[in-house]
Amino acid sequence: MGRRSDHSREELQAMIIEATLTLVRDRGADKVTARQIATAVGYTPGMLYSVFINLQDIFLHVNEIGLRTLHALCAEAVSENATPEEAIKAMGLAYLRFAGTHTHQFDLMFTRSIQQPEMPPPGLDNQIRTLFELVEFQLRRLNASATDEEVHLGARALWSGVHGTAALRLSDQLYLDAPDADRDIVELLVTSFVQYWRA
Amino acid sequence: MGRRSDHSREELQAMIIEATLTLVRDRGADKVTARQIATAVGYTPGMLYSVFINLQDIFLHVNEIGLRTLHALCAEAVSENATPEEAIKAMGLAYLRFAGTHTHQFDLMFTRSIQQPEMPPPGLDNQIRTLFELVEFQLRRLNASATDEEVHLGARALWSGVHGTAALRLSDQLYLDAPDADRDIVELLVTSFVQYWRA
DNA sequence: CATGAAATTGAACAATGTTTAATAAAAAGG
DNA sequence: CCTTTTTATTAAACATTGTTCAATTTCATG
Repeated sequence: MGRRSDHSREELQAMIIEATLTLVRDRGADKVTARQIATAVGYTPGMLYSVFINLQDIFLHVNEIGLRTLHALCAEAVSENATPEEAIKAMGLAYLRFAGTHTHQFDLMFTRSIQQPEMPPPGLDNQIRTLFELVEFQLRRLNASATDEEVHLGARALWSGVHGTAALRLSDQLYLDAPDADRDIVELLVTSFVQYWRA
Repeated sequence: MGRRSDHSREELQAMIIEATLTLVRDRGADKVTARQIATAVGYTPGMLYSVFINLQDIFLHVNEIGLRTLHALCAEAVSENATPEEAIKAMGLAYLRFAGTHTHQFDLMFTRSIQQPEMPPPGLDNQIRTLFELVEFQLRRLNASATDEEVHLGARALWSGVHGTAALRLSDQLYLDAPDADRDIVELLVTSFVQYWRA
């Protein structure tokens, strides 16, 4: 059969990404196949390649969504009149919570083998940067006399800790006594860094 | 052809792991195929399955080596008469250096999709624990009045930071100005935490 | 109504991990 | 030293994978 034209190109693109997202959420990215995605949207595998370059390209677009929601969750986590320290803690815990609830998605976003794509979807980098900026903003509030470079570095140090906690916990490599001790780790990390940052 | 018996079972196991290790080092784990390993050791792919359960099993044994060298490098990095802070810094930088030089190996060890193996090779867990113990030892030296639980948590907080830095840097998600600013991050992380830990 | 363009398919391709019956060689037994 | 048994290894097959592309069917246009 030829053209069905039930859907425009953009609709198809959205459907594919949406379908892939739910498949990833259910079974994890490495169990998601092109044929699964195709049947999920009611087409044949070949069609996918008229909309995307390849599977990796689709996953990249799925990650774009993941980063958006992760950013939103972190931003929402800080309450109106929170101190900078509270804000950073809240964001760190939100990050951790996302990793715990959207396990497979987080896995696809971060703990996947390293191979830079030919043409990364625009705005993917900037979105990660935006995440850092949330922390940078609070660090500035906390210490107005810090230089740009100090803020830049501080945010990355702090966030490396949060990310590392989430990543190691996800792969069960933290060897914690209590099951939710990862939250304690993030709080400890933030407390100690903020105390240093103030001085 | 039937039995060649050029090599004992243990020899074969060692050869396979060794061959896989160099293949991983060269091209990265996801580009290593069963047939490549087989030809590297001068056999056919089927033979691998009389020694190991499957490919993942082989990779797990490769990781055992990786963890051993990583541990060794961290342990060696602390000089004889170093202060605890210097020691931790040195270990953190060694960790970072390993991630940079043994990129694909580090990738296989940590930033790989999460799926617990049926039968993890014995001693793999304990080896990660041993890495933490290196840090715990220094934290104890630094503050003798800390409880076991505090030391446990502190070491994990500190190491999450180091690991997170290495992991994010490897996937180019730190967005650093200077190429070796990751070292600065680790130093900042250690300095700030140690200062908090002392008090 | 016919012609063209375009979307979608279906079937193929090469490569993957893994299984298994056949086979070659060594070991054991007489 | 020949025969038998055991065992290591292979060769070939299998099901799936991502990806490509000529063929086909449908829509839009003249």
